[in-house]
Amino acid sequence: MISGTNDKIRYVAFKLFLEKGYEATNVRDICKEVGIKASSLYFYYQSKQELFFSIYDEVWNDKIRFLESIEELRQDISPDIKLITLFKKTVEYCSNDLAKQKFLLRYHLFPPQEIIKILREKYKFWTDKESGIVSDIIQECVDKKVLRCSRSTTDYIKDYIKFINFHITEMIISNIKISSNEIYSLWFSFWNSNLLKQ
Amino acid sequence: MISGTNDKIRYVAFKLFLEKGYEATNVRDICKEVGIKASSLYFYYQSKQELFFSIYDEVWNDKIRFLESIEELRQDISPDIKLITLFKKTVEYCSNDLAKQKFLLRYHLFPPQEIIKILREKYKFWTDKESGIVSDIIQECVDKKVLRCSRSTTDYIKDYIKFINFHITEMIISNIKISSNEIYSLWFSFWNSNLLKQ
DNA sequence: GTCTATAAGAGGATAGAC
DNA sequence: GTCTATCCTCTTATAGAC
Repeated sequence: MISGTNDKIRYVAFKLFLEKGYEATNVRDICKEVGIKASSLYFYYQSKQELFFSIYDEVWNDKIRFLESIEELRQDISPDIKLITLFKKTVEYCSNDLAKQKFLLRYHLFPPQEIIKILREKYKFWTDKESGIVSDIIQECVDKKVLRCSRSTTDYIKDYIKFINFHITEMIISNIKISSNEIYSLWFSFWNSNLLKQ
Repeated sequence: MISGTNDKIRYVAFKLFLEKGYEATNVRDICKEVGIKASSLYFYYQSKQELFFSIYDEVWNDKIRFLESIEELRQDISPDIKLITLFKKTVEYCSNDLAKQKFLLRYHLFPPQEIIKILREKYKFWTDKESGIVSDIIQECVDKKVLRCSRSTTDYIKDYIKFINFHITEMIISNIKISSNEIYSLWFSFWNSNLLKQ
């Protein structure tokens, strides 16, 4: 899977950006682990910052493409089933690669001042995409009166995304994966108390 | 409240260590905001590292001293009331100074490699103190058969602390304070489903 | 593509004057 | 206590050889 200098650079850089953080990770350390001299990295990337954002975008892109590729969401099934499917698949996806989610959490919670502006733009770009996916299903729920529209569609979307992120964060921090059984019990508790309440 | 050079140094350093992180915060920046030259800081602290740990310990010490000072925990009342009181008071304390809790979360989740060893020791020292406080009450619950001892005391302690930290983390990340009403509903849901389950 | 060499600057920390 | 001056190291990034 990891072949070629560029792949190695990206692999090592991701690891160090996650563990040590952007500022504390230096080009020499990355290159030392890759097995090249620091100057060689500049053949692949114009700067440390470009390398970072290339990785940051890839992590987000992988996640969004996964969400968009969930077949159930395009099938003609009840939209509330779509909501729980999206929750289940998201938790499973994140469980399989907690490091990537921890990476996203790190740079969301503690953005380096040096790159904070671009980071916020990119964060908005990607979370907007995420919202779009959720938005379509929630809208379907409202249209088909599965959700009774006592609250605004926007509120439903926010609550749903907050619910998912909350449990992903829990997994990252406690480093314990949520089991399939738990997914359903968490979902029904959320569905009953938050989405259906008047 | 903030008078004297040392207080100013600690105030500014805390702010920058929280926002920019340990590595990205440099002595010159701290001193510039304080209004002194970098060399003057070394009159108060031997190193940047010493300054950091002095602040880190103070944040923890304030929290532990607050927990130890809760009167209800020393009174002769039912131990399950003590548990909910400790939860309520902790949430209130953290609500009043989310920045300090975010500081602790930052260095727990993403410890700088340069100081990781000392950080882990100190973290263990302070969380052991925290466990001690909880431990006393849980033991009282088990002794008085308020908790039915279907699980080990250690498990009860872990679950209780995890429960509290989970909600503090939620407040930090969502930046929304938990209301008094919510505290009780969260508590009873936790009490019934986690502590009393067989 | 990868190297050596090096520029240009930022960082932690110290010496010693006042 | 606070300053100026300075040391030494680390860092990003570039120039140009191979």
